[in-house]
Amino acid sequence: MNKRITNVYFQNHDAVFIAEDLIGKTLVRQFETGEIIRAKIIETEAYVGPEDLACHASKGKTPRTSIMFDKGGTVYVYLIYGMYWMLNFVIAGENEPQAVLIRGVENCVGPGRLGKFLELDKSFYGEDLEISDRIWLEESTIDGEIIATPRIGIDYAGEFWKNKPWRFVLKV
DNA sequence: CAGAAGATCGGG
DNA sequence: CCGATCTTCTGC
Repeated sequence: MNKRITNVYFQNHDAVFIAEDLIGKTLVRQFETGEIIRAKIIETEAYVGPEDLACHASKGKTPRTSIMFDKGGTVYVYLIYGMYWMLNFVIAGENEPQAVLIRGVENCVGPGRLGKFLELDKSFYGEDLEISDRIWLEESTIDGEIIATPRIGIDYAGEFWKNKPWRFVLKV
């Protein structure tokens, strides 16, 4: 029970596979108070490397994106619109900068709201999902059909990348 | 160094 | 539809 997902899982697959596969798995957050929240993931998006113009890694390796160029299994967080911390997991191997954005869990839909719900901040940048005592993932399943749609809020990436069906949602 | 825009959200 | 709010990147 409560089997923790190890970094091999994140490193040995690509972001599109992981994004779909994470639907139904359990996101765990332990606060400093000791309180633990467990919620199943119901919405994700895949960002697939340097050539994907919607992926931050397409701008090259910068202080902000460097974690994506390391091996998968870590947390990539960044502040958007000056107020929302977006939760991503780094996928694939070294110099394969891919990531999965967690857009929603049961009882909390929307990436900005999720970051607030989980009380994320920049100290989570690079957090190791295999050993962290603050955030990790556990095996679980959920009933329902998974549907794929284009990703949200990436008009700047151009038609080709914008239309890729790399957003996965649990159909209720 | 100034300016613009962003993987969003909530209010009017 | 628009403002909040600030980091990051770009261009001069």
